[in-house]
Amino acid sequence: MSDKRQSEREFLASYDASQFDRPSVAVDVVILGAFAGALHAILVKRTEHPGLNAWAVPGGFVRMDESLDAAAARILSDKAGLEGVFLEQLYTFGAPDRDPRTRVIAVAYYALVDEARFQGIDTSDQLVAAARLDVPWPGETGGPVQCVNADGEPMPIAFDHEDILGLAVKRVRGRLNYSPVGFQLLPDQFTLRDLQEVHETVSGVGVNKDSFRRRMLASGTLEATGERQRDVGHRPAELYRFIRRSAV
Amino acid sequence: MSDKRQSEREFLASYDASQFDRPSVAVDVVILGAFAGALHAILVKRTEHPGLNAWAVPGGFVRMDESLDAAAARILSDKAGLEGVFLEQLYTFGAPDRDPRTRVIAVAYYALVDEARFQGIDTSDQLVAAARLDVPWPGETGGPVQCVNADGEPMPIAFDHEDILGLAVKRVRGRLNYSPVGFQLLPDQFTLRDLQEVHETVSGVGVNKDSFRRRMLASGTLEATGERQRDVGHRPAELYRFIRRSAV
DNA sequence: TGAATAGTGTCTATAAGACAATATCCC
DNA sequence: GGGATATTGTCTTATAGACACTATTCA
Repeated sequence: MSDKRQSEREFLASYDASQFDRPSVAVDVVILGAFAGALHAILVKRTEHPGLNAWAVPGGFVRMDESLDAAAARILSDKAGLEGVFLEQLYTFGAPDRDPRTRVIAVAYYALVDEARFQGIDTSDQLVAAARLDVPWPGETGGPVQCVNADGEPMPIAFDHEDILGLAVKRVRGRLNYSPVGFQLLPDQFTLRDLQEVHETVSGVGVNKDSFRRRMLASGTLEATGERQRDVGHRPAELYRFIRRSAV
Repeated sequence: MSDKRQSEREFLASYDASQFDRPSVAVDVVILGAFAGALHAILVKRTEHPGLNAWAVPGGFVRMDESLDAAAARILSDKAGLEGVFLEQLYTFGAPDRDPRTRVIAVAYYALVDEARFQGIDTSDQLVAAARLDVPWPGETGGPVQCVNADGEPMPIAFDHEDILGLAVKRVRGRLNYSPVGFQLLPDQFTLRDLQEVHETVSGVGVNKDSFRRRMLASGTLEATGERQRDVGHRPAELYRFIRRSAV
């Protein structure tokens, strides 16, 4: 044991950082959009073993000098070209055999983006694709989710990424109840119906229209812009904007 | 790039697991109890630099062949002698400079135990102590919490562990609203008043007694045992028990 | 004018807060 | 009996769901 009276400086200089085996640490980012009646996620095709040709959540190894949040933001930018979107840590997956190569601990994040940004992600090289999520459980039960491509065909998922996607869905559903998460999935201006559709898409169940309107308007997080929809073939709805809660 | 046509077996055999620098991964476990009108946590005294003589959340490095959950259970058993208690992952802390020795990513867990088990933890060697948590923010605002010892004196906290403790408090407060978390902090049998006191201790605010009783009895998670308190100096209250929800 | 959806008003059912009255134990 | 808390019942208020009705736009 070291001499307790030595200074902290001396101790740090003599510390042997390599004395333990260390796992690899990866950061995976679930990029979620809510539109067309379903949740969607961005997946990347694996071009290497293990799981060659299966689809995975975008990720990468954390660098020694960057925080986990910074690693997630870097992956979001590099793999999807997204900046400044909602990004939050989800869960850390650490089963010893989740990656057959070596011990990899994955810190999962999830990002929420509006439809325009989601659809704007470059998928032209066939190695990045949007997947529609098929959630086989109600409410916040939890569990893996299935992914289908634009043609409705199931997509094979690599590693434990079905579980990561499932947990992201569970988390977003949970946040709906007490947090203005819907705004992250919408553009700056939106109608109350847009907001309701996002809530229904995320939760998977329909809500009462009148009650939803009242609740949202009473929440104090919405602000009418004074503008209205255009060219909609029916009475145009008022456009609203999210107010950042200044007082917490 | 590797030849995509090689088999997965061949690829795994040739994979070089040591090609990247890897951070150390630790698991820290916040052990929480709710009694005497405050939340309490178990802390251990640091006997090494950095943070010599400061107090830290019990933790240890994850082994290469154990899951994160297993590492947390091992730490809970080794440091506090606790088995079979509620244990859940909290958050992963990964700031590059959170430990001055080397890059250490900490996967934080929190455990909830009833008062008898909490008080039963061996603190006789002066290296383990119970801390009363002083939460300086309302509701689920979040932020660091202060720790005071049995004599009411502030305890210096090592690393970013004030933040870990603060996040554990925030998480437990959040779970109160939609999850039977109070039961984890109580023994098998308890009165409605016991349950109310735990809720008030965790949340930091008083609740309406009548409404609380009705809500709990209507929740379907409580079962009357038919037994009553003994030797209490007033009308004894009925004892209840938690029913595990069989149907989800 | 008609189709379609936006937005308002009202009634009812449910849950929460407040408060009073009664019950039951130990001393 | 007195002190203390448990338990029940009722009234009031706030919110959610249901439904009817009016408003506004484009084709």
